Amino acid sequence: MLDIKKIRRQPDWFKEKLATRGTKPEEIDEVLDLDAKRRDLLQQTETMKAKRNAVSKQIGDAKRANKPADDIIAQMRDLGDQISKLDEQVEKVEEEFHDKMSRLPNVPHKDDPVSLTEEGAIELRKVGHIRDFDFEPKHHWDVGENLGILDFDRARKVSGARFVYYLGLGAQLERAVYNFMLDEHMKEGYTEVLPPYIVNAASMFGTGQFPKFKDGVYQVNGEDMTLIPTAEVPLTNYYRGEVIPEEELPVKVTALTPCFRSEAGAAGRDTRGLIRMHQFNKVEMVKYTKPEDSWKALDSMTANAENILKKLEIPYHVIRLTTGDMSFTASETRDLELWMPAQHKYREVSSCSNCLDFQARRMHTQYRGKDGKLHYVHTLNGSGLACGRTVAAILENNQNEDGSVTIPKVLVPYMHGVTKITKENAVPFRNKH
RNA sequence: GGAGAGUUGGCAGAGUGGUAAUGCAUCGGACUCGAAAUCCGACGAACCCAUGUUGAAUGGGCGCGCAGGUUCGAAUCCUGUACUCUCCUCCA
Repeated sequence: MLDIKKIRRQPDWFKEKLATRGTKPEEIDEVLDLDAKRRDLLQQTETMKAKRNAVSKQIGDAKRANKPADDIIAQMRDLGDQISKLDEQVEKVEEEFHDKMSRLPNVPHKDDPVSLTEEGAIELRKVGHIRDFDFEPKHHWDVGENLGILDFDRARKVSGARFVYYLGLGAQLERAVYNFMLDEHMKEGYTEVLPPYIVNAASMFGTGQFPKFKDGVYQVNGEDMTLIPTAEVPLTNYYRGEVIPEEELPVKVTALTPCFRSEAGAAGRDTRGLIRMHQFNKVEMVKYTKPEDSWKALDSMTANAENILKKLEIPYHVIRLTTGDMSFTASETRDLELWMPAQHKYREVSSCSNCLDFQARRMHTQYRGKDGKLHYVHTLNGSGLACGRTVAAILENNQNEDGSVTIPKVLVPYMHGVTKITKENAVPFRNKH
């Protein structure tokens, strides 16, 4: 949520900034109109209420003194009616105002590449080297299905499209991946959290998914509950409505959770493989910081995500997203994209964002500074990393000509010493004869 | 799922229709070499509006879990609802 007082003061600056994200200038004008209307009505109703309070006091005094007050009470009845009519208008205007305000995206950082599409993203760095295959690398879904560790067909039968069964060493590989990630983040000072996977609408509002992006999520039928599309929601809402003790800042948390997304509007895209699922695991990082610390915190969070890919020896690059491609709440976003040799392109595996006070305003999350005053915290979130896509990248990058997959060195201890997934060791129940 | 009890300021805790006691904590001051104790004073979340300021406030609104209702007036009465606790039921 943006600060209406700032918008009032410099509407043109906001129009210009938000235009780079696809917000029409009229949307700002609407907000300002509603704000003016709201304040006008408030002044009227508050004047009346002040009068009512004063007269009510007189009535109270009269009653206590056993004096008649019927004539004043009759007058006040009329005033009461006027107030409630006015209050109805106020409520209506405020509701509309709030709705429009909560649909305005965050202001992009001044150095964000300006573009309404994803074209124009800046490549910040390229890391690791891309393997030269002396055979035609297979897609990860073929690698996985050939080994028997991924079963999309039966998932389709049991659940539907965009679901998968991992089996045997495939399931273990995913588990190794997220255990490794969590351990790495804990070394960096993040506290591990196991949050709820279902949250209420207030939480979805707090992190910015509601009201604008209701389509993307699974809603529990008839209830005020949503399956989390990312652990960002329960992690960031942890302190919703609270004042964080200053000495606790910065707070750094990490969590492995499944993420549920309806993928409405993505029909036909990435229909095969692990890239775009209705349910996937992700290790998320969330930080709460003081305003002056958030940009450094974004750097270190990005480094924490990169650390995982470096140690897994997966080639990747880091890009800075355009104004039009960033998530609604972000002021700056850096994506990590890992190399998928069969697709011959980079695919997103992490998104690290600084939301400044945008979410904190929605959630009313503050801290009391040394000046004794309350300040909004800054919130950051980043994937560290999406597990399914990481597994996909391992299957593609580490595949061998005979169809086996070499386990990255750092994961071998997590695989109980297994260094390679082969048809023979992949899924024990298939090899019993 | 059923029954009951509860939810008031940072904390504790009064208040059953007349507009939120009190204590602790906090902040300022006095006393003191200093501190504690004591005394005096201030302060009751956040938010919103107006005038003003840009680290100055002042006035008003709102405010007793939340949302409605009754009333001239609601912490107080009514309805719904969330959460907490206890018991029953169920369950991993």
